[in-house]
Amino acid sequence: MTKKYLITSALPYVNGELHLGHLIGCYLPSDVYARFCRAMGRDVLYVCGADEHGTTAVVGAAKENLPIIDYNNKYYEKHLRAMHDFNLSFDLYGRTHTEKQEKLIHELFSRLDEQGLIEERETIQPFSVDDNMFLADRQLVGTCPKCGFDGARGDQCDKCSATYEATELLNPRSTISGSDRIEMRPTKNLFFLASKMENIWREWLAEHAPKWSKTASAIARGWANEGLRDTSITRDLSWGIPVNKPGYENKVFYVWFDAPWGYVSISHAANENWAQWWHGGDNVHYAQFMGKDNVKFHAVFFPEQQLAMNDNWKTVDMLKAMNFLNFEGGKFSKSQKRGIFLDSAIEEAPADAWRYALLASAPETDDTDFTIARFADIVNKDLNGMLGNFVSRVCKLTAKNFGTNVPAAGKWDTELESQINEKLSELTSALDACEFRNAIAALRGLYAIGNEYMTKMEPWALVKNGDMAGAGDALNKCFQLIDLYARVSAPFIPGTAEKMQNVFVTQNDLSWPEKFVARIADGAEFVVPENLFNRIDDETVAKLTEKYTPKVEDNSPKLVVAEIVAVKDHPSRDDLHILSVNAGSAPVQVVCGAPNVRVGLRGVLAPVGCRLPGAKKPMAQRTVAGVESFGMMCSAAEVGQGDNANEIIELGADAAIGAEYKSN
RNA sequence: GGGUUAGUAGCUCAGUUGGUUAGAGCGGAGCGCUCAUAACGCUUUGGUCGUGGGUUCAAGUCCUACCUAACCCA
Repeated sequence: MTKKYLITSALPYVNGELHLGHLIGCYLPSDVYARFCRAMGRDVLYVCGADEHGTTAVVGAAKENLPIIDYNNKYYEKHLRAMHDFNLSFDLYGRTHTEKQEKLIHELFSRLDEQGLIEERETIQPFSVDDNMFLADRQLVGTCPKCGFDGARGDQCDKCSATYEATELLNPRSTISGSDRIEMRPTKNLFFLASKMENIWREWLAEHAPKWSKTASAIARGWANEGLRDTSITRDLSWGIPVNKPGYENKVFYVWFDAPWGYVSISHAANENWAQWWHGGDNVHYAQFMGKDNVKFHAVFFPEQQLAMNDNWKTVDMLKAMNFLNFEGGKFSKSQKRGIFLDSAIEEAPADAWRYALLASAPETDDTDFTIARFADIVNKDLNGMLGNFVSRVCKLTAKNFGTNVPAAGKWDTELESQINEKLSELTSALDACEFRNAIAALRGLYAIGNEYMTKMEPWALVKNGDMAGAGDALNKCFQLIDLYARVSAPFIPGTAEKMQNVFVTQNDLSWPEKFVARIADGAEFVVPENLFNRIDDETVAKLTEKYTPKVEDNSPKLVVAEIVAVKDHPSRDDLHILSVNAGSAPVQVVCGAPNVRVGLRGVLAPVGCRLPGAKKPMAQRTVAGVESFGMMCSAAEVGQGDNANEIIELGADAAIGAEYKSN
């Protein structure tokens, strides 16, 4: 029986804006692996899809004033287009708001219930009277009880990073309606008793995690040190999979009980024999691909549920977790206009160029910075120079001297053969191990051999010397290499592989080669192809870098060390003082309410235009109770250090006035 | 605040269980070739391995503290 391969790629939120980081984070590696497996003749089921549930969809739809279904359709179409543009070969790119998914989740829930692993518990949750619903943590904002920052979330302050219970938040408001009529009400939720699964899960983890990628097993090991916690798998939301239990009509299942099983329901939609993979035991190899932020769910939450079903579900064999890709020194950000999102990427360069360059830069061991300059280097050197140019020089030289039929082969070159086979076996094992950088290195090594061979054999010189048999033989070998390159490149750059395949009029398949063999017959007809790739010139690099990197990075004033040179009382407010502050140049006037102001104190001044950590807007010149203030003396909390929001920072007398103050 | 990971040549990264002169690709410099897309091949130049302690005959590799970054959790 052929071994079956189950391959899944993390399900993105339906409204997620997909960028190059997502592409290399899971879609591309999983696609390369799936294509490789298929080329090896393995029986592959490869699925992905959109996660349509959860609060992000609700909030997003409300923002665009669309019914959730329409909103999801809109973004789902965008995803489909991107997946198509980049040649991702899913058996199905599905979605989770389906009948199949609902039916499955209901069955699974009942199953858990039967196993005695579901318990009803009562908790106190914020309830918005005007919205007539319970609010999740991120749907609640208010004033931070620690630092007084207004705009803190239900469970955490973005400014001082303090955490607290939702009940402690001051002036709580709903992000949905803005209403401040929030009551703390008791509500019942269903808990999955994961703690009962702890031993089974630990045993499972010990057996499986060592085979995973380093990033994945390290994160999972961290979790093994803590116990498993019982988790609520229901939420007070109107959007999601409804809970199939009386008394829970107004609730839905938590996305992390819902989403991972989307792999199963999408498999079901993709292939009616889905169960052969999902219940196939040791005859199935299951590989999951995801970003590092998703490891917890795939190493803990999903498997503990699968094991709890006690129903022989196939659990992950290879958990491949990627780190994050940064762009030009920072995170991808739509709002900051940093980074290339998939819809624009495909307009700037062909899919295969992105695919190859990203795989060559895959963030496998740590976050990796990706730049346009690097992208151009890789495309120009590897794809254009080594691969594209090789195909071109071989075809053109042959056409000129022999016509468009592959010249006759002479003696088989065993040295060339062993060189190729060595790299080929490196490439095959790298792919089997899901090590993509290593795979690209080996692939590149194969491309290099062709060019080295040309230099060594000098067929153009042989032609000049009248040794047509010798030249023809060398070129014949090169055509065998082109055939090989088409096969080994196919998982990485499928479009280009097809072009290479099309060099030959009688086409061979693109199955994965075990060894370097001559498949191209003497006299086989070929066509000289168009150039496989185009060079990306320096001008384009500069243009693209500028286009996708935020303008004028951050030339706003920095926090500076400043000394208070004078303190006056505020004319109308007892709690405020008017300071004269020396930050190295002319003294500036600052209004300050801190109790510890005094002449001679050296502290931290945030000048006008300075961006404080967590602040949305730069520091503005303001009038405080009728007195102009040109900036602010900062407390520790205001610069993101600790929670003292009351007193301003006091530096020692050795702090250099006017020097930049580093807040972190 | 806790857990985990990472900090190695200008850039992006390798460096198995500690063991002789720390590797690769790109970039830079030089040479060769002219079949080819200003492409290809060869040679070469770059590093007190984040910082400070410590263990050891021996540390990029182990321990500890600190700094920086990222992810998850609280």
